[in-house]
Amino acid sequence: MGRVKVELDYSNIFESVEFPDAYKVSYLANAIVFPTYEDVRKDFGLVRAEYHLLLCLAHYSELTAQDVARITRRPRNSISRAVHRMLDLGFLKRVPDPSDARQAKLQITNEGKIMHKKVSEYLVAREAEIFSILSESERKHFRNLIRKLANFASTLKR
Amino acid sequence: MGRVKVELDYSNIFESVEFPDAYKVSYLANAIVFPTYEDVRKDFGLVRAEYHLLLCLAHYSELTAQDVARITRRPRNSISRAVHRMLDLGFLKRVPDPSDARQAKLQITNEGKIMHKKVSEYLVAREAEIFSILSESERKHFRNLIRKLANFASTLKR
DNA sequence: TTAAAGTTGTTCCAATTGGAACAATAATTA
DNA sequence: TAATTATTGTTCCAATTGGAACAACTTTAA
Repeated sequence: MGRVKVELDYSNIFESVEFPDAYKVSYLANAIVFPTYEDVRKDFGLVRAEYHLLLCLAHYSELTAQDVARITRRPRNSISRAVHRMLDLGFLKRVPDPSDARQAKLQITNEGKIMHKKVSEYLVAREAEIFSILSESERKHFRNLIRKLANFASTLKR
Repeated sequence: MGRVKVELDYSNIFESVEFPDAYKVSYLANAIVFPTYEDVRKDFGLVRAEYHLLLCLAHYSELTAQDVARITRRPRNSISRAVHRMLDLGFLKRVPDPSDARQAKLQITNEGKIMHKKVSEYLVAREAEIFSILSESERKHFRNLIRKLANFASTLKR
């Protein structure tokens, strides 16, 4: 009569935790968001702040480093480091702002756009995979609700 | 006629990004989840893995370090480090497992429970603040949808 | 029964990270 | 106008982080 290994149900805590909504958002971050950044690094050689730069500048034609820091809520020094690397890699270009000598305007290059396309295709596929668990209507609802939360979060002081 | 500083609308990207759902989940993680871990560290002196240990053992009476790694999806070495610190702090106790000498069962102490109560009260308040933007019915829907996503994520290979 | 493969917890190490302080410049106030 | 305050981008540094390798032990396969 051998010992029996009991397999724990690891998802109990989703329901019993004191802050179930925040916990699950956090869980998704740990289970999906971070591993995704990790994959982008492994597969495309870009760390988080670097890809954030690419993403932002693929969607806004001209931004300062500070703008990107605000959009993504990352620290300025991380962005600063990333800017230099992205300039070296030829994914960004930088032009001084004649109206404010402290800052410089950043733009994405064609090479940067190509890289952005590759990475974002990967991320689109990944998104599709994860959200495949929801029906179309559920997904629409979810998008609506998460939009409210994200917009609200964007108003919180940094 | 002075120059005018145009304030960028930083939330455009929420709609224009190629993976809007995943992006907003990721944004919430960066805007809320991480700063929260940071606050817990500053206010309670516990790093992420340490609080995860406390949380897990407040909800399961006995777990191995490996269990906690799986529940939280954190690397084992982070948990291992955290275990030692939590033992030193008196928040956990550890008893060898006679049926498997490789592992040890962890339990939360009374002191650990007190600490957990303090931290989780803080997190409950934080959750309430963030989700206050949703109506009761919206929040119920959101909880339902995020549960599906979290449960699905928990089935993904690690 | 022996050998091979897998698991647990740990240490080590290299890399990333973000806070703090700083110089340069701009905006605000006196 | 002069002095103070704020902002931008940067460098430096200390701390956290997770991957890789490892020893001890258990399970599976031969």
